[in-house]
Amino acid sequence: MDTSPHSEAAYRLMHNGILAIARAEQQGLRVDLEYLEQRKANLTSKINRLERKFKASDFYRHWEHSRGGRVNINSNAQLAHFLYKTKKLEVEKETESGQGSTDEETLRQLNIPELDILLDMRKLKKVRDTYLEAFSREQVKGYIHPFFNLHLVRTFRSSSDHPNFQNIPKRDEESMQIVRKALYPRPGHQLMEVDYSQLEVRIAACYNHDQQLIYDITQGDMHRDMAVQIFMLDSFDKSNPAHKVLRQAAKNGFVFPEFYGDYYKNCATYMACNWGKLPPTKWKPGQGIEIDGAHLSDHFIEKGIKSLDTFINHVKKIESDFWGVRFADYAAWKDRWWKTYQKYGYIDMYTGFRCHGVMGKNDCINYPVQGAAFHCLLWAFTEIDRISQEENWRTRLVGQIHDSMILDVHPDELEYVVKVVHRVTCEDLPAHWPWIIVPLEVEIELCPVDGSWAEKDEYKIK
DNA sequence: GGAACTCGCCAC
DNA sequence: AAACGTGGCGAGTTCC
Repeated sequence: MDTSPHSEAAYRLMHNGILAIARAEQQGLRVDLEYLEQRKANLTSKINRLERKFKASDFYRHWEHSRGGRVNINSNAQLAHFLYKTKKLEVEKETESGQGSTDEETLRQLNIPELDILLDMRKLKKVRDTYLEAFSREQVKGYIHPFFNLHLVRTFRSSSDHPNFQNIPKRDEESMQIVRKALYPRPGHQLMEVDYSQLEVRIAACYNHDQQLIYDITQGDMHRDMAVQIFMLDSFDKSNPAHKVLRQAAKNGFVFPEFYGDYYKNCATYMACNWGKLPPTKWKPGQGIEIDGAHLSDHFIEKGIKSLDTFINHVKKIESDFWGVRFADYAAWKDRWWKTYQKYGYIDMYTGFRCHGVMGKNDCINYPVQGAAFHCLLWAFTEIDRISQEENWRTRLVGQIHDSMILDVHPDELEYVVKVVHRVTCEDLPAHWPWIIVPLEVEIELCPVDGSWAEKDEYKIK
């Protein structure tokens, strides 16, 4: 696969975009050096404590004995050998190359308490070595200057490195807090993140013009609808925590994977086992997460779904309804797009980029959506950079994460900056590209003045 | 002693 | 028939 700017406008977007990004790279983000050193030391002592505890266990002694004393507890290859060859445990999951897996999910399922210690160590080491250590290594005079590459990604998204600013922990509360507490604005400033809501889904709708999808974006809630269908709910109560979990499961376990090209079997298994906490076999009463005073297995059994296999079958029917009825126009677009590629050997993005080379069907569907979505962000980023330069803002752009941008804001300029950012992202951009036929929205999060990036909070646009 | 590989895990 | 898209990076390991 090879993608290239195929029009003058596409070239200009890259040219102007790289200049705006270079300016953000030069600005950088402040890191708290004292915090970094303290936190790394603190994590090291926690890791050492866990290591001592692990090494005092019978499990470790057995492992050590089996290797004549030469154990590296960081080596998953050695661990896999010990678990699956020495102890002869059953391999539930294999890696790409056919080795027994030692990923978190697999180790948890083995129900060996010592492995939980190992997993706790893994998590702390990830935070210390991948994030905090990288910030220390890359900082110059207390500022990191992450790079944002426009020329490395197949889909013409961006990537980031030295350090990578686009994979900083967010979902895991503890990791998120530890890492983001290292990042600060300039003295007297505050960090702000402007995030396009559902950008890729909206751009997909611009390609396929599916009326149901457009309805869902503007007025509906497809994740709720799919949760009701998949989990056979009689009603949906958005204040019910269990219903919220099921909506999340439908969103991240079915809707998004289906949009990316996954299929019912993976989706069903992932939803039942990961979100529902059900075993991958026949289900008995009292299993799985709690829902409406009972357990998920009770609920499913009552509805006639008594095992993972029957659930997979159920999700199979939902998938054919999803693509055959609900999003039939979307599905027809996918077929047309694939046929076009097969006939001509390339496909064009709406932003003037051409994808050619060897592509599969999923690639033909995903690349133009992912690429054009990022181009929206890049256009807005470039425009905001231009305005900030012309008007001599003290506020500056400092980074970007595919569908969001990060600014280091001077509090006196906050309201004005929000106004300009909102206008550029939600009004100027759709005016610039007439193929954008759905409304665009942004969410804004703001940190306190002199507060760290861990203290982000929703900011209501006035 | 470095390049290239695997595995696991972080983000969108 | 096939079956999840895009990255970066650390640690271990293997190859040259």
